[in-house]
Amino acid sequence: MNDLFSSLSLAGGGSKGVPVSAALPGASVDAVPTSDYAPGSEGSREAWREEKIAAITRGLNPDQFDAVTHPEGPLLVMAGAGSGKTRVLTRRIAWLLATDRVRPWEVLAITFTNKAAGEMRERVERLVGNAAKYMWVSTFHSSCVRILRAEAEALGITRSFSIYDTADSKALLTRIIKGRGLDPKRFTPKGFAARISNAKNELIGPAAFAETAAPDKMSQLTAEIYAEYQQMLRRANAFDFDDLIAEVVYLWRRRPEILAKYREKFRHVLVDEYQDTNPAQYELVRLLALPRFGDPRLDEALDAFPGAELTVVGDSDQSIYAFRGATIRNIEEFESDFPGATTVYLEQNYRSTGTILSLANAIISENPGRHKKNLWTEAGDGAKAVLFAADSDRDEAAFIVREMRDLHAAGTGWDEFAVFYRTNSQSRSLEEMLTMEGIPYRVVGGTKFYDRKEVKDAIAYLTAAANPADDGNLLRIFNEPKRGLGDVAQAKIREVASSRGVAFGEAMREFVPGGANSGELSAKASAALGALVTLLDNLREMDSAGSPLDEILDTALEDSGYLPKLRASNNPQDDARVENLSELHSVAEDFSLSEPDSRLADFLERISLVADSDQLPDQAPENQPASQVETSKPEVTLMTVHTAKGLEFNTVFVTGMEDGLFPHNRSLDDPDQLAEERRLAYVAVTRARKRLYLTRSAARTVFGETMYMPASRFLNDIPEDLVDNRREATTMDFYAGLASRGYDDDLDEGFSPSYGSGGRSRGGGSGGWGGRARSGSGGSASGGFGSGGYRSRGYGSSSFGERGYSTARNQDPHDTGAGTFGNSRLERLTTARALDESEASGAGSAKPKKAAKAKAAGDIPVLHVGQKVRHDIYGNGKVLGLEGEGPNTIATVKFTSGSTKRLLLKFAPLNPAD
DNA sequence: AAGTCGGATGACTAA
DNA sequence: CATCCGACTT
Repeated sequence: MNDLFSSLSLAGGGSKGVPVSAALPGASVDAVPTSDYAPGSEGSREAWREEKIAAITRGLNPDQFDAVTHPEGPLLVMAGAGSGKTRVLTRRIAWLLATDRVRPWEVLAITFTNKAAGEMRERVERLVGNAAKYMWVSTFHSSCVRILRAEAEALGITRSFSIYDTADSKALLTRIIKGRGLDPKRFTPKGFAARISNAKNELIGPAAFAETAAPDKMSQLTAEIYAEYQQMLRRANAFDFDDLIAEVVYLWRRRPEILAKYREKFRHVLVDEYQDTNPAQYELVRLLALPRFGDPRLDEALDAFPGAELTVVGDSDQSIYAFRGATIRNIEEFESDFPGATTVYLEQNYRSTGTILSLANAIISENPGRHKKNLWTEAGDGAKAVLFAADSDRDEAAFIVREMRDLHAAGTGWDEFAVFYRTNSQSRSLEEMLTMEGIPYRVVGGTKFYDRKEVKDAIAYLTAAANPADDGNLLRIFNEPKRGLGDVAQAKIREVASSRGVAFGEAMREFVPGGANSGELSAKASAALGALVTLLDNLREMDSAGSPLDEILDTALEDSGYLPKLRASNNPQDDARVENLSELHSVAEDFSLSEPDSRLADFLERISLVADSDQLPDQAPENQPASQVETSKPEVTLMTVHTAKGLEFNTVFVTGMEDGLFPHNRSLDDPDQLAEERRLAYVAVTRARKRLYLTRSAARTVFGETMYMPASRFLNDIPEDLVDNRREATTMDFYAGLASRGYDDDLDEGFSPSYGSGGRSRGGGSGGWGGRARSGSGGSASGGFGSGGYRSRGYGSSSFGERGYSTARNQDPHDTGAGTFGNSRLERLTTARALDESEASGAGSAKPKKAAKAKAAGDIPVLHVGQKVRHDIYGNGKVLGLEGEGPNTIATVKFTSGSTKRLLLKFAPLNPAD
């Protein structure tokens, strides 16, 4: 035992040593699966174990060491950005396992994304071996689905329940609203969805909601709709995202003996990103980890089941999910929530340069009421951060692309770059510019694959088959593709369903040919209905017979006529849809291959719970350069700041640093929301290892209108010595640009002092400044986005107006307040060059909508008429004709199957056959 | 029942 | 700008 501890101390180099009182618990050594320990190998079992423990604590700093080897009692790890949080978490799990404090199947580790879960499992495995496979490492939602499925009987639901995403919930709410004869324009599904979601996140059920609802009409209506919504969900054997957590909590509270089972199982619970937990998730953790609740009913039932050990890791400065119910309170009150808790602070940053860290600190330290932290680094200052103020979003993109090209030429890999933005819509101009320049990139998140209509439709077929009670998904595909079942048919079936109190899918059967109510429909409609019922039954049979998922999917799409209809279409958009469905086919195939025993419900669960960041390639662990582990081709990464959390890149561009965008409009008048925006900015800049760019644009097009945007107030907080302000270099261009463009008239208007009324002192950021209340010359105060910056036609009212003419030539680098028409020269130059290069590379004027789906220019086959080709889906064929040029070429191909198709080469998986 | 047209309306972030 | 929904037509 002493040897064990001395080896720990040495390896860890911890100045504080190891508490001697940390006796190992009584768990038997032999109880741990030891698949990696070969009994016949040299050395004793004990030596092998010591070796392993030494490896686990090797290279940790003293604080990390303390966190990893904390013996018992609730532990809070306050882990600043880049302080080795994941490392501590994985090593702690490994240490708990290696020291027999816990057995693998007794570990519940909750991470933020599936990808993080996978990585964690893998890294723990590397340290302690295969036993790690038995741990539960997953997201809150995945864990809860697993529990709900296991407890389906107690819940009175079937294991193949549906999981409704936000769109499904809204569709259901729309039906409810319309069913009550309310106007969905005045009573928007979105509004109710938000209120219901908030309630669920705070564990307020329909009954409690009704009790506490204010007497006004809207609150009362919401209470009613909430109740009906919940009833419809249960009848459909469905849960929405928020239910997944809340229903587990309700179940555990209602049935303490079931909770006891899980308390017996999970002896150690670890939660990553604890600052992003909402009240429901907090309660879930509490139910597992708190010894006593002061509720006799619970305490009695749990008497023999002491709570789990608890480790939570988080950083209150990185709390960015308040909008989905997360509350920073959970991490702030940890010590009083869990008596006897220990807090370890990790403050040494291993990720970023001193400059980046100082800049991050400067931004976050402006947040009021913040628990001060002292993040530091041993790394040198590194490069200064670069600020750039562009004229337009195009100009902004052009600048970014130009910088990337320069750095790439100097040896930086494409995968070392990331571009972040506040809102998904900002990706567009970036994508266009990257495509024009032929730079490989990937957009993470955004219009998600699973949100596309055709993919949702396909999944709706499968869901309707897996869960016969699910009216929502059945209605979605009821007349999709068009099969002659319109409103009338639907209304008749619905009437039978509601009068008899059965599911729509059940009532439907009475209308098929030969059914009791078949006479109610036309023979044609009845026949179509019969075909649909037969199809769904077939799919169910295939599922219970264990058919591969991709075959079930194919049957659904072929027999329904969905795919044939798309194939027959001449619309190139439909070709893209076919591509998406073939991608879905691959997903199903892969899933079936990797999980041979899986059935529809498993597949549907998986695809309902994927996160945006799950699609990212693995990042380099610890200090390896990304290029060494990257297997796919290097690409620039584009994503929102939210998605970027937890990731890191050598060079980071944070775009849209404008008041009204970042911080976003909707946060400007609420100090709490503004603080969250600031944390978001903090998250963004702390992703950077070596180089950081902060860019903004003086003008942005929103809903087709040009809006002028003032600089983000966050930029004002950055000390000038950290910054290389590129805009200053072009100040002279500013005058030249204006003069040469002859904006004299506009100048008068734009610089008119009448706009300067907003007199805002520097760094004051006293809200209301971002043009919220202001409407410019063209400002229609028409709600929506119209309140950010302000709308305008022409150049008249740039943000210069805000600060007066003098600021425009203020040499103070803090002055980021002005737009810079002066950069127009740069814009012209970069644009010209971009066009030249794209033409040279043959990319032409390709204007991808979703370039992520399009092939890169090099992958597009060169075809000639008469050539034999092969299509991934349609098989072999022959080119009959070609229209257009480059990636937009449309080839007419006659396939051996008999069909003739027009295919857009950019999208079609069409290659020359050899 | 299905297709076409035009007006209204809308995008912050997400499992 | 772009999508969605309802009214209108076929």
